[in-house]
Amino acid sequence: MELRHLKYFVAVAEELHFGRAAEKVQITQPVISDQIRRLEQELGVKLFFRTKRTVELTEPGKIFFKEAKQILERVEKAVDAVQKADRGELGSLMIGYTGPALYTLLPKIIRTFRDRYPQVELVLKEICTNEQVEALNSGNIEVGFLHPPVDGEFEFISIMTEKMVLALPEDHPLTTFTKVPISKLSNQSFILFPRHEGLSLYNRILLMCQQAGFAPKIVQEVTPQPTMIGLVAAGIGVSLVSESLQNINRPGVVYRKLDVTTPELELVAAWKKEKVSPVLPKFLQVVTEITRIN
Amino acid sequence: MELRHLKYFVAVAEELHFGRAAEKVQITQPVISDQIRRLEQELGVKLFFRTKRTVELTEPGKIFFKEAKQILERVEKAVDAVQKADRGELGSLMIGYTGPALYTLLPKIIRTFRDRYPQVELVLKEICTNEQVEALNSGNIEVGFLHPPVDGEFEFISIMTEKMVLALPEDHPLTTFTKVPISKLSNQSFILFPRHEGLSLYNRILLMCQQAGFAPKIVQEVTPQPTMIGLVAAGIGVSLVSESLQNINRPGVVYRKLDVTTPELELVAAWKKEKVSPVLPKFLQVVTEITRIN
DNA sequence: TAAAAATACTCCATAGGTATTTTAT
DNA sequence: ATAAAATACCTATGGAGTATTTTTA
Repeated sequence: MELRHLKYFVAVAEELHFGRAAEKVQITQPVISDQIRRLEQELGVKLFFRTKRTVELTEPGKIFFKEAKQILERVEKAVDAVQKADRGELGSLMIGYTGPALYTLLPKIIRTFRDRYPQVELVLKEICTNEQVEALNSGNIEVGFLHPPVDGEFEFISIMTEKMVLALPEDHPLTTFTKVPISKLSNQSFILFPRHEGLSLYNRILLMCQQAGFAPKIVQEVTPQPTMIGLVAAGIGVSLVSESLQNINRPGVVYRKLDVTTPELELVAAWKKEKVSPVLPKFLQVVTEITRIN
Repeated sequence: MELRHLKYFVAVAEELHFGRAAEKVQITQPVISDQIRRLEQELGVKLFFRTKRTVELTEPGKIFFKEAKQILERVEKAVDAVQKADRGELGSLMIGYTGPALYTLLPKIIRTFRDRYPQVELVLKEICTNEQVEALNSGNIEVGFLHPPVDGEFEFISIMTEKMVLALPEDHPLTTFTKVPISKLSNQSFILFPRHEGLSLYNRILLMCQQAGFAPKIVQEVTPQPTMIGLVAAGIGVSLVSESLQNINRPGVVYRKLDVTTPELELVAAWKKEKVSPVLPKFLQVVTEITRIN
């Protein structure tokens, strides 16, 4: 039995007339007669009562009619689905992102993509840069929002580059400076993110301090950033955070630039060039758009 | 696209190996290669990443895999259903019955059939003998439990023949007789069923009275029978009912035979011989069984 | 180098066409 | 008499087979 048989059978069942059914499915009447006969033979079931003048469904025929119609509908839906999937309009996409990415364009990108491709399921996972590299390599995620530099063969779209700013409790003496001299930080208690969460940036921050002639006194290593500035607000110490974090209005915390060039935190979308799913290019298209107009 | 393509595709998707897939569906490997190629071409979608050594589903391929498997399952179910329907094990049966049939073997027949063929839906309609004849002719019901004689070409199974008994209020003077002489009924008020509900029986009751030398004084024509004996219990009059009605224990009512031969009420299952659905023979089989053992 | 997919080709079953017959209304 | 299904017969597409080549892990 093939779909052809179902198609012809449904046509006859709908028309109750072999000639018109043949017309409907664009073949000739004897073919319909023959194919229905073969179908009945294979099923071992009489589907129609028929004389040379009248055609009528048998009871088993009525049952099969319902089933056959639904099957043909499902086939159409399947074809449609696979073609949509091929165009990247249906399916799923695993996305990795770091904590800081949340305070940038990422939410807007996600929202725009969701609106444009509602049949694509976006699976978002917050993981640090290093683990995203592994996930990209293993195929656990298809695209990552992470911070260079990274090892490996990836493609990139740069989303934005941010400077670091000093987060201070609002009653801290250093708030009097517009640009805080770095030397003033030598005796401050620092709240930073854990070293393994961003090895490169961590080292660059240490280097900056070193060049200013001191080693920072780190009293807490925590994540995510809202927790860091929470500790700042509580007076535990000062912190260096990405400037986009100022988007969150946190009472009790003020931000100041430093008088030296701070390490920069670049956010990129990264993916492996091989075996990209059809969804990915559509997603990257949105990434490019949103990045350019902002 | 034909079911064959789906079958081969599912085999390859499951095995991820053209050779083993070919073995699974009992054809040779080059055929699989060819058919998958044609399928991909027709859909316009690449379903597998493949080198000469490895086979892997693409994202659209994964979507199509799910769909194809479900479609093949549905096809199997459809074939099973139509064959069950052909054996009369699945489908529906419209059954007509008269009120009196309810107090006989009908409930047991229905229960037995339901237990044996749970996938057959029984549609029961209470309609009088005359209307059942029409319904059988028009195909509104396939089998009827009714009371002969009837006009038309039907097949019959006789379920039972019942005599009529006299229903009296428990405090009625005639209850003193074991067999009530028919002459004593000449001045009684009668409660009968409406004439059109059972023309033949009605006339035979009238004839019986006529032969005893009187015309019955009919004060109420009502249906169904429980209502009739309700009126008897209320002292409105006496009634003639089928003896199976004694199965319902109605306080305030007693039953007595007459001293003459009463009209008999035969209950039969009737159906048209042409275009019987496969369910009907199974049902009639149960009717025969239950009738014989009781 | 060996396993596995693709290619080349051959064959034949059957889908589908045309012409005609049969039959019920 | 006629509409409509069935039958008879023909053609050719393409499904399935065998043998071989190509490729990559």
